[in-house]
Amino acid sequence: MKTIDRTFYVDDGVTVAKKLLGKIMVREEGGQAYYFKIVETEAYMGIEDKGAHVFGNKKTERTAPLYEIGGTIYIYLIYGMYHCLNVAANEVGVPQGVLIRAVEPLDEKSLAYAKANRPIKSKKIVDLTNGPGKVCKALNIDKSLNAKSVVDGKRLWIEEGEIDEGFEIVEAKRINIPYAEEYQDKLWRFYIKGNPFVSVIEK
DNA sequence: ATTCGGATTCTCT
DNA sequence: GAGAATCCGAATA
Repeated sequence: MKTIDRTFYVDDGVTVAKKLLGKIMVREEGGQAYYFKIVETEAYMGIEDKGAHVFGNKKTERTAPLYEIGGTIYIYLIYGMYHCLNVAANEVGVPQGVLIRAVEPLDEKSLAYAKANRPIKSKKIVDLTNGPGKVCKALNIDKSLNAKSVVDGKRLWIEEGEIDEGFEIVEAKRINIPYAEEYQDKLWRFYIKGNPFVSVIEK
C-alpha cells in the first residue's frame, strides 16, 4: 500500500470527501499499525458554509488548522466529551475540511485495538466506529494529534484502498447542524452504499 | 422501534 | 455564561 500524498488533499472539500471513501486510514501507536476503511465523510466548505466552524471567516485558535494546507489534521471537542477528526482540504488560507464520520476495522488486530480503546456493552461491532465521536475514541485520537499532518507517515495517515473494489457513493444531507439554515440541505455527506458501519442511512 | 435526557468541558462572546 | 459537526442507556409502545 502507498501513503496518499499532499496533492490529494489540495482540492475542494467535497471532492476530497468523496475521494476519501474506500481509502484506508492507518493508526500507528506503540510501533503497531491498525487499519480502518473510511466509509462515511462530510465536507465543510469554508467561510460561506453556515455549518462550518469557520463561517464568516472566523479564524481562532481552535479553527486555525483548517486554514493550513490540505492534509492538516483538525481535532475538536464536541459536547464536552467527544473528539471529532477532520482533515483540512484545499490551499493555505482556504478553510475547508472533511469530517471522518465512520470507519470499518479491517482485520482482527484492528478490531481488538478499537475494542480496547472503547469498551462498550453492545455486542454489535458496528457500534464501535459508526459515528465521529466513536471513531476518535476507538482509534485513541485526541487533541494531541491536532494540527499534525496526515501525509508525514506518522501516527495517522491514509493509504489507497483495494484497486478493484467498486462501490456506489450515496450523497446525503449533513447530520445535526440545525443552525446552518440553507446549508443544512446541502448534500455534502457521503457514504458507501450498503456498508453497515455508516452512522445514518437515508430513507 | 422510537423518543428522551444527561453527561461534561472547551471555546468564544 | 452559553452552547456545541455526539453518544448511550433508559423508558415507552
